Amino acid sequence: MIDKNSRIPIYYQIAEEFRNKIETGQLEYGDLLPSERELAEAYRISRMTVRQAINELKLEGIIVREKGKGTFVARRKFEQDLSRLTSFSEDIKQRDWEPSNKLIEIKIITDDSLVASILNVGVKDKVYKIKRIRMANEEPIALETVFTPQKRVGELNEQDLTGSFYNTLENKLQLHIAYGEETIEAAIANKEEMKYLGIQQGDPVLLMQRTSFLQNEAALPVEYVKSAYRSDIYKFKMRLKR
Amino acid sequence: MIDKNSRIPIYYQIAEEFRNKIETGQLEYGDLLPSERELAEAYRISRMTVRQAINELKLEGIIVREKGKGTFVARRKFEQDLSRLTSFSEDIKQRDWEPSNKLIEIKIITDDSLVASILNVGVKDKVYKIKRIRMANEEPIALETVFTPQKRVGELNEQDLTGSFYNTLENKLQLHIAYGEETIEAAIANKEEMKYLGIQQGDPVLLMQRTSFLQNEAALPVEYVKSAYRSDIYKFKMRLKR
DNA sequence: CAGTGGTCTAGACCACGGT
DNA sequence: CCGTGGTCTAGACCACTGG
Repeated sequence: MIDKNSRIPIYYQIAEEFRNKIETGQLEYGDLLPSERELAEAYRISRMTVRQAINELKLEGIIVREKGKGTFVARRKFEQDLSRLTSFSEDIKQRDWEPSNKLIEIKIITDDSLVASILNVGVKDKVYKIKRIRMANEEPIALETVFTPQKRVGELNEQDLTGSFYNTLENKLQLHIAYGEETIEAAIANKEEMKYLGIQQGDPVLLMQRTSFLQNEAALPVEYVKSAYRSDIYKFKMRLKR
Repeated sequence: MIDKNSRIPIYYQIAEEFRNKIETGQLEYGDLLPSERELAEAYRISRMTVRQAINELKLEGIIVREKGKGTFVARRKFEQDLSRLTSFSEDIKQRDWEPSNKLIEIKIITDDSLVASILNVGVKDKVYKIKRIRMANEEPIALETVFTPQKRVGELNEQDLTGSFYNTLENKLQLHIAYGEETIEAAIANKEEMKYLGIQQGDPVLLMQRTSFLQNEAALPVEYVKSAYRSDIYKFKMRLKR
């Protein structure tokens, strides 16, 4: 069903409808979709708007178009086409685990010169510091601290931190991320990591640091994350193109 | 210049024109492009056609659009400097260090069922096992063990292992790698790693495992590598696209 | 041949950014 | 306020696939 008066664009509503149909199995691999002209008539919209919807799905790789033949549901993508920037929640879901979180601390800090310089803000600017335990199937996996500048994300509340922070940024705040820079190193767990992750003294952890940059002219950093992952039950995985 | 009667679509001709301008430096990072309406008038085409051209460039990541402001040349093409599969030697050179190696062992093994299954060969097939200390500026960085099936790489000698193994594969053996799958985890150094890397008992190391696949129809694995990296002087770094 | 997706037009209204 | 990109319309002609 389409709501033409919604603030959500029509093409997006239609794309979403087909995403759902494919996800729920109402449409299966190889199925033929209605033609553009049929869809335009059915939804009583212009054919160009239909094309915009269908084009989104094509770019996502979930449908395939063939001139003169029609539009078909594509085979399942071979494991997300290469290594891409993903949030913790997205990553965990890809592994078929169930992500959850426990908020430990959210506060506003200033005068942290390292964080300010990484985020490219003034040392007196307000920066959210958010500490969470990130879990998969109720098991603690990582202790994560996010720094994000208030002047770029506005007011945050606890509700915004119940799931994927990328999801909040991209959908609620309409801040789109272009890319991220990550480093991964190994260390021995400190006391805080031992406590929250339920591991022993001397156990190794993976330390990941990431800075994510916005999709705009200046490519400003919008988050700086430091995470410590339990190494006994978590590995970083990637598929890299040569 | 645009040829409206060409078989090449107008939007493609316009996109190509801007690609060239950016590549040749006529347009630089941050430059503002003409607005859609200006371009439509200049080329005497419809605004929707201009949008199609500009949208191609946006998808390629070479321009950035901002509502109410305009269209700008993006700071970099992410296509090239995304995280790519690199050999140890290539990686070290990128960091402006000088790679070198010390060969510890090269032999042919059989009947290792784990290695055989990863490399997709029979358990009786001959597999090279090559153990090397990999160094940067004469400092040991990693202890690396490569497994590679003889039937895919042919005869190897010590000369082939003085530098980048990827270089040997791709240039001498003309075997081209399509992609690799990597995992990274943390562990406490074992005795062999302590000895060769010059680190202490209880020190953490980064364990990287990689399988590299050939650029052919079957996408056969050509190498399986296990490496232990000193974590005090080495981090994994990547830039990932969202 | 009829139907498909690919391209293109000449308009329109909207939300947003900056003046 | 004006100019920007984002969305949308109701048409049109083309090249291609298949019967």
